[in-house]
Amino acid sequence: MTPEAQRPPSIRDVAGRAGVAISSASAALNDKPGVSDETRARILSVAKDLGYVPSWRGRSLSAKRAFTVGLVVERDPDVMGDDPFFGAFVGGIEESLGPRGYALAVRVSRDARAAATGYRELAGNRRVDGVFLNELLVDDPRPESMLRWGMPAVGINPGPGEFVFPTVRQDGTKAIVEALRWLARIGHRTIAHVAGPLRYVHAVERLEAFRSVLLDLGLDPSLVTEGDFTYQGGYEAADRLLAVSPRPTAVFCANDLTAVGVMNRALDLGMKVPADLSVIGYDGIAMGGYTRPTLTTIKTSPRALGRQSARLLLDLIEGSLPMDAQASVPEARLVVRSSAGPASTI
Amino acid sequence: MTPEAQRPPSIRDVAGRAGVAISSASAALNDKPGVSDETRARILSVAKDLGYVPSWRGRSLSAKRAFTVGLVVERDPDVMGDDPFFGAFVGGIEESLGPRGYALAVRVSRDARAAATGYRELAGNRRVDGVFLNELLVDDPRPESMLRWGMPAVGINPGPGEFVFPTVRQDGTKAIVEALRWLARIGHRTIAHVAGPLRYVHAVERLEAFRSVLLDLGLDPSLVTEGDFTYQGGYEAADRLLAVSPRPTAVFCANDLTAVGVMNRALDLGMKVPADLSVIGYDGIAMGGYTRPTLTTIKTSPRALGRQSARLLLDLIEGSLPMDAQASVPEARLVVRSSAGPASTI
DNA sequence: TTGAAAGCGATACCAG
DNA sequence: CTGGTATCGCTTTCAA
Repeated sequence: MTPEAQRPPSIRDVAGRAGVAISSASAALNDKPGVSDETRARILSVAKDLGYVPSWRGRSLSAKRAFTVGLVVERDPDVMGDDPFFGAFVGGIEESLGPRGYALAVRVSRDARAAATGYRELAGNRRVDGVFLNELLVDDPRPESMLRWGMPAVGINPGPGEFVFPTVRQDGTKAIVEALRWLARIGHRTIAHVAGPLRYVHAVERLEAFRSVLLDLGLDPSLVTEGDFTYQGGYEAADRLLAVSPRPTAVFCANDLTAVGVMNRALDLGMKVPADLSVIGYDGIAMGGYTRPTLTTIKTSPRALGRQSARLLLDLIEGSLPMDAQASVPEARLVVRSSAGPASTI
Repeated sequence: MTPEAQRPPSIRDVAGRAGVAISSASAALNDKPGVSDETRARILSVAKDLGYVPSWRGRSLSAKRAFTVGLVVERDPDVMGDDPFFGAFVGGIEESLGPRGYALAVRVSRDARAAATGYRELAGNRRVDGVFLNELLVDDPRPESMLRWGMPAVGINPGPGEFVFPTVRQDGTKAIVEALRWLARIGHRTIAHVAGPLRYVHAVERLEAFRSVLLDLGLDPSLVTEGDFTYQGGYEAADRLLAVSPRPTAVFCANDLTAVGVMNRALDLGMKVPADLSVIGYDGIAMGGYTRPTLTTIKTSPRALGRQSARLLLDLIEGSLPMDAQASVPEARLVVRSSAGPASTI
């Protein structure tokens, strides 16, 4: 890859060819005052002739900024493909990043230890100017450590209460309330929940919402089993739930993948969905519209979440945002499809 | 974000505290010869005390290397989430990148024009040291322009024939042959194909494979309609195919999403799958195992493809790989599930 | 073995 | 308005 590797023109080349000082070239190129119109025009034209593109490395060193933000995803590379959140979230981030000249550095780590290393590298290196804190854990050490490193960050759905960095939230509680109340209204009395791993704040939030609504409705809120946000986890959770008596007639799942797993297990056991078992998911992934029956779910907006959080992060980096800023995207909505409905035996 | 923003220790701080020259510190830190063991030990210990992490910006400028590679994804941010290839591919890339100290910069562009801009920025800027060329088009301009820019690249499944950069391929032809021959063997005589947009080489390759096998089998290879690799595209393609006479009894689709669309349309029309229509997809996405009936498909390995192509790209960047290098990952395999089988009326 | 100094490419300050 | 120069943090000669 070296044959005709002539290095790209630098600002010196431009200045030289235009017969001006480097500083003038810099000012002209950056639309800064202090250069006569005529000189500016000449510099610009030379730059164009040469095909000059400012080196991001030089700029970066000088500006003490990487013009890059980091996203660390803690997930086994093997299941990365099954995660629709990732792509949509990245898509949203890019919408904000691109126009402002920033790039996104992605790091995939298979476990918490590797993820910590990932953050440390990105932050210690100053390879990025800020990071996204996503899928937060209860007592997550990352926010504190980013603060200690002096690394700007934004928290995505950090749960209720204070957070040391700006946050972006999408409330899903109201939609959960609506979904569960609806289930009760159409006759369900035994409603179960397949939670996500309770080390995640979003898993806890959904569980809390479930409990509080059921209590409110005078129903038993204790029919809960912990899944792992995967299809397989849902499939297996279904077996546990369907073994209890009285058997639940409806299940609210912490995410869609789990819900599809539950639904398929029920179907595989010869049950009818929703007649024998109603299933409701959470996320609103496209797949929910492709399964049969189609999945009733609570639809979130990963893309908007990405877009907003990137906006906040850049504002924070550039100093125009207080640390306690809070943003939110429109609440998650209940999307009624066909996996939930009245129980056959009321 | 500025209160106690003391800048992180630089190599000068380390050298100063250790009472040595910067160059000695550099040598010690990089495991280079020219420093006595004793001095080295002292430097290392000071570096540790100070929590020194080499600045990636300085290193980058000096080394004339960004230690970053770029992936440009041409896709509407809205459907990024539906694309399981992206996540898995990125996961694979990271497996090779991380250990070698490189990062991945991702750029999402909604159309070809934006994607071209994306490449130009990454390349012109020298923000990245190399790029992945994925989802190649027939007569794709990107390889040539990367060559012109002197930007290392690798082509992922660039189709048959020469390619100006190293390539990584996963052959799927044999599996397609096997799948179609199997359909014929179990009695299908009218087999259709829902192609991908034919501007993509991989769409053309799959179509060519389809045609050649059907010709070989003495069947009519002309029952082809063009989809767009989406679920909706498949759903609509099904309507077109089911209107022709004689009606096909089996459909091979260019990807899984399309196949699920075709299958669902058939089910929605009250047909039985596979009794009335057999459906075979391509990709092997997890969802194929979640639909009912489960999807028979040809399973590819996006993660392995990512891992291999990143390996090649880094080798190319670091100069240890010829431009005509070719790598491949194990061929795609036919995965028989339940969406395809003997036709009910033979 | 060690240290001094020259880049890398850009920005920013300060004289002229 | 313009040009020179220091600076960012590191690597890499090149002398001592």
